[in-house]
Amino acid sequence: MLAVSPSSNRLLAALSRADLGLLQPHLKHGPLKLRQDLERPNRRIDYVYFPDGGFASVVAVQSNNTRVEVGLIGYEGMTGTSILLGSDRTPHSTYIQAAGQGQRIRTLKLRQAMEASKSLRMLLLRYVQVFMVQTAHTAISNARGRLDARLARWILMAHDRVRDETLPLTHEFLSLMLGVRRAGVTETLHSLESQKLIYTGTGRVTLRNRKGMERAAGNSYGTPEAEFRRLIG
Amino acid sequence: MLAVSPSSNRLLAALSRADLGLLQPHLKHGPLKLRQDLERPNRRIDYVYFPDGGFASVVAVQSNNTRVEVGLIGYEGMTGTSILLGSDRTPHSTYIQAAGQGQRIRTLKLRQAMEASKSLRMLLLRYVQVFMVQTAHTAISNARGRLDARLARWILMAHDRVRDETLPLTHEFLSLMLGVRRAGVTETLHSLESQKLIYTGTGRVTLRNRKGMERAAGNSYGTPEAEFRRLIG
DNA sequence: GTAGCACTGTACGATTCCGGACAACAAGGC
DNA sequence: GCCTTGTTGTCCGGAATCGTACAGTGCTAC
Repeated sequence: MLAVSPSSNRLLAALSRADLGLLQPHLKHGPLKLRQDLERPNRRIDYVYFPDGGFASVVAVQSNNTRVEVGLIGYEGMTGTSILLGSDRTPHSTYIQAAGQGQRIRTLKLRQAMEASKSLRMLLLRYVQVFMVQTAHTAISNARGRLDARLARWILMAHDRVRDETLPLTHEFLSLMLGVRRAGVTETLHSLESQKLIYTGTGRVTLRNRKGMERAAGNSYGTPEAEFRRLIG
Repeated sequence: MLAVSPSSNRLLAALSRADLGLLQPHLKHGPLKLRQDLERPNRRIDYVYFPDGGFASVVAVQSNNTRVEVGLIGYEGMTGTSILLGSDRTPHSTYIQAAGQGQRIRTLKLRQAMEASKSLRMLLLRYVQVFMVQTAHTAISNARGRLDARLARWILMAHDRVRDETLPLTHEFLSLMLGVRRAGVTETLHSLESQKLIYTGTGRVTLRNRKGMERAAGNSYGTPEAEFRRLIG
């Protein structure tokens, strides 16, 4: 058994030594591969993941198979919020969008640890609050934001989690995430590039001017991030 | 002290006798007036409400004051999900959209009851899961749905909660909820009316053909409702 | 080094929705 | 019954985005 050690996942890092000790024996570190499914719609969730690099997308699925991303989870968070809320499944889909690594734990073990420690439970539930705010702001952004602002917001959120200027993304994937045309993404990326906010290349987007990007995102970026700082640290 | 009695709020009704007994002494029944603020952005939440008629809207607010509804709460649910998640406030705004009545409880008392009973806690958290799915589907609907589908979805959700064919709503309010032009709402309502799905009149919309309305909503309606049935009953 | 394939650039008309304006109408207060 | 005020009906040009199509480009596997 390894010694209790902090993780680069910010939720795990925010845990008290005792709470981390509850989880530690059941955490297993491993790779998170591109496109790996972490949760499938309406199927039992077996593992909960705490990424420490890369990120996963939570995608809402309509019955006609229309898909749109509703949330993004990286080293600041965890998958499996429905587990925390007492459901063993969710109608959403969650999969890795940018490869990385992370800890995982069996849902049963997580549930046991949450019962054993109120402080652990409260921390994780505060993250659920953060995630709800993120989803809500995705909703407002989808309703009112122009494509350039939505795209800027998405790139900023991805950048926060990948912690690298270069994001490995195709226009096709961006269009799926935002629920818009692929061609629209291409055009809008050109627009952002001509404003010197990003560089683009095949299968990648490189952030060049973060401040400018935040300006381009308008008011669509920031509230969930502030909520994270307030509630987690 | 009144005897423990069931409520027409479905969450309260789903509680065990013992759990209801924990809340009952602190619940106070009263009117929920049109436009009454139940939660203000980033202000301490003092009371949590269990409506048994009418409904409240949860509205996400951007820093530039752009607003869009992200959720709708009636007799099937409760306000104050952030309280359940260990936060005493939220960046969102919650207020009554259709007047009614409901129970309210001080947040402190609710917290104490949740600590005292795991089953109570779990039931309320399952409702949070339902609400998250609702918000996620608002996001997908905002991203991909045409206005007629979004409007149909909204009217169906309001109808579910008001349990009356006639909804007291102005076009102006609908436009605020959906984040679109008021004139766009007028035109789209006419379209739904010409399809004999609704009647309209000043300050009201009457549902005429519910099945047809569900068809008009396309795939945007139903998933959160199914999640409610699965998790609450 | 080249074939294949995924990705990107660009074009087109069509459609949806916007922003703004203004007139007509309905309902409640006096 | 009239007036006021909020609500609805309608219009305009214009912007954003769609759906679709196809050609060009650049990686990768052989």
